[in-house]
Amino acid sequence: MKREREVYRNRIELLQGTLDMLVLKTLQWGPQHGYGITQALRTRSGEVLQVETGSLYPALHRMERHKWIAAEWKVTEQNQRARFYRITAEGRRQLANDRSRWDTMVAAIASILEA
Amino acid sequence: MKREREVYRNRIELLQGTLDMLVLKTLQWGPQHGYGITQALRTRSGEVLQVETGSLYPALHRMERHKWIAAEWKVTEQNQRARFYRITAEGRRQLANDRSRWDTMVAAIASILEA
DNA sequence: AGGAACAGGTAGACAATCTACACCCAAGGC
DNA sequence: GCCTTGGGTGTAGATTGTCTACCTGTTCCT
Repeated sequence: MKREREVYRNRIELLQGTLDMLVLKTLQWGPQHGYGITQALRTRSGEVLQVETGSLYPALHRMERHKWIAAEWKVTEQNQRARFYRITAEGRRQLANDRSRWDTMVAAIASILEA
Repeated sequence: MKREREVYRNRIELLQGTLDMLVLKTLQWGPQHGYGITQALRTRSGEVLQVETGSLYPALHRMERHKWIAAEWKVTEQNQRARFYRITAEGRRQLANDRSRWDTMVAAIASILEA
C-alpha cells in the first residue's frame, strides 16, 4: 500500500473514484483548463487536495470520451494556449449521480466510525 | 472504469483505501472473524457497505503482516472453526492515523462540493 | 440425502492513480 | 542574445487495492 510511505501527502489516491466528481464540480463554476482545475481544487480545499498531472489529464480525456465534458483550444490571460473544458448536460447528470453515491458512502462510513 | 457498470452497488471500491480503517474500527468493538466483520459492516452501515470476500481476506492477511491485527483460530457460537482477529497497539495507532486523514479529506471534498 | 447458512480462501483481471519524465511557449532579467 | 521561471499539456510504466468468479469444508435442519 502506498499508505506505508513515511510522508503522507494528500493525494486523492485515498478516495479513488472521486476525482471525476471533483473535476465536474469545478467545471460547474465555469469553463476551465487542466492547470486551472488543479489550482482551483488546491486553493478551494485549503491546500489539502493535490491533483497530479498524471492523474488529471488521463481523467480529463476519459471524461471527454464519455462526453461528460467538452473541450476547446483557447488562449489564457497569460497569452498561452490551453484546452478549456466545460461540463455537458450528461456531465451534470453524472455529477448528481456521483454526489448522491458519495453522500451515501460518507454517511455509511460515518455511521461506522462514530459507533 | 468500474463505475460504468449499469447497476451501482455500494462496494467500497469508491473509497479505495478505507477498507483497512473500517476493519480496524470494527475490531475495536471486540475480536471478530472475517465473516463477522463483513456482517458487522453491512448491518451497522444500514446495508450500504458490502465487503466482498475477495477484498476482505487479502486485506486481513495484509494487515496481519503489518501487525495491525493478530489472529487466532477459535470456535464460533455456531460451533464452527474461525480465525478471530484482534486489533494491536500498532493497529490502534494506524486507525487513529487513517481517521485523521479521512476526516481531513472528507472536509476538503465537502468544501469543494458545497462551494 | 439434501440444502442453507457459516467460514475461509485464491487466481486473475481491472483500472484509477502515482512517479517521473518530455515538450512547448511567454515574459522578464541580464 | 541567453537564461530562468512559470504556465500548460501530455505519456509510459509501475503500483496496488478491489472485484469477479471460483473452490473447499462444516454444521444444522428437514
